[in-house]
Amino acid sequence: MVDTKEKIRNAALKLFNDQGIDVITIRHIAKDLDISHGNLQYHYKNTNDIILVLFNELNDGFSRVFMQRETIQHITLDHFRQWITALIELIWQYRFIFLHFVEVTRRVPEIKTIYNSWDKAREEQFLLLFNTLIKEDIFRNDIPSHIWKNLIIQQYIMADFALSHNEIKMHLKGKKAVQYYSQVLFNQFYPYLTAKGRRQADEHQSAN
Amino acid sequence: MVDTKEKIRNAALKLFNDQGIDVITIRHIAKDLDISHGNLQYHYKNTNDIILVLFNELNDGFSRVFMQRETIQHITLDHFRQWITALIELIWQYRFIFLHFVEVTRRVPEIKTIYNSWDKAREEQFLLLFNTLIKEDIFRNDIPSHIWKNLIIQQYIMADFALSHNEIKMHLKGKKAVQYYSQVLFNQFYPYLTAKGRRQADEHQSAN
DNA sequence: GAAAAAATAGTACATTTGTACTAATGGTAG
DNA sequence: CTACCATTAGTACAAATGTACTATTTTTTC
Repeated sequence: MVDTKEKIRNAALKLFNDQGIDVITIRHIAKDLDISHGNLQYHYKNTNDIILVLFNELNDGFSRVFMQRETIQHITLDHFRQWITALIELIWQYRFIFLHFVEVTRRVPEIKTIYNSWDKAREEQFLLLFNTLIKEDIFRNDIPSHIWKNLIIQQYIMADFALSHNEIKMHLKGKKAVQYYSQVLFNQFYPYLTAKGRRQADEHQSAN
Repeated sequence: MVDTKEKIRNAALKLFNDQGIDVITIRHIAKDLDISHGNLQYHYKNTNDIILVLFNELNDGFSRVFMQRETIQHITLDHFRQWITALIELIWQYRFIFLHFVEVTRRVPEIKTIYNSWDKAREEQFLLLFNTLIKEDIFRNDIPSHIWKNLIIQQYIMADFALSHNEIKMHLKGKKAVQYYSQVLFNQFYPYLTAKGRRQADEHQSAN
């Protein structure tokens, strides 16, 4: 009936998110679920296996969010903002990966490979998006291309490690964290806006 | 003659930087130094003690870099760039702290307290710097204050986690990493520059 | 309903780790 | 010289962990 594998993944996700990957073992997860660790081991050999599966779930989530954006034709700043929020929501859900990114990639090297395989596609998507917004006179047209590329790297770092910053400094939970860091990420684009773009951004600001 | 405590700190720093804090124990460090772990324990009770001491070293380094900047009167973009490089150099030296920031603060809670105690002072320093650069017509004067504050948060996240990004994506070592990420951090300010500021930035660019 | 496969519980053991402790050595102040 | 303190080496042990394995129960399949 109930999918044990799924129950294991859910329990592991919760424990990893709350306590980190270094302190949680197969035995902890088994205890949390009131099953034997022998049983858990039958489904997933060790925590690294679970981490990889959860990472792939995250991966699928990202694909969905990226797809979603592609279908929108006439993009507005508000679409863009909502899209950022969707990304941060997903990152919040699987936050243990980002809170322990270096450890995760050291313990499960495949994750690094998978993560880096997105790269080119994501960069192109971003550049396309920027170009669209430039054409719509929302983004400035006097920014050299190496700065746009820099902005993409900046976006990666900010998105991937925003919640680490939260963990150390802000200690926001759930929706509040998502809202706060979505805003931080969105605000990064402010100086790239044209007068028209700024008006659009301010409208939303005063609407809240 | 030779300070054993210092030798221990150096060995620990090297091992932490290379292999991470979760895999390195008192015994590993002792083995690396060819001393007994009983002896090492006499100097530092456990790895967390060493981590805290190393963090305080980093802290002193930051203080020095910040002081240094305060003494400069007429600030140019190039000073600013050099200052960023000095920060990233220091971060590189103690990179294990940033590569495992969340773990570090969970294992040694004092670190979180110390880190957050800088906050107000650093924010004021940044705002002062921005204002100076605005007055010198290098930074734009049409940016609202909440965006400047946002930029400070952005700077924290970018500086603290740039090397995590390197670890996962770029795999640059030493000077190359420092140079690359200093540039990334510096480029963040490009859209905040006035025409005069851009000219200054381009000069440096073409000088290289 | 019997045979086969899947799932679960539990045991066993080598290894690592944190921690406390004892013993030996070496330098040094009086 | 010797008594004292700092330093070093090494031992001991409980707890946790990764891993492999066996035995039992449950479910599925024909």
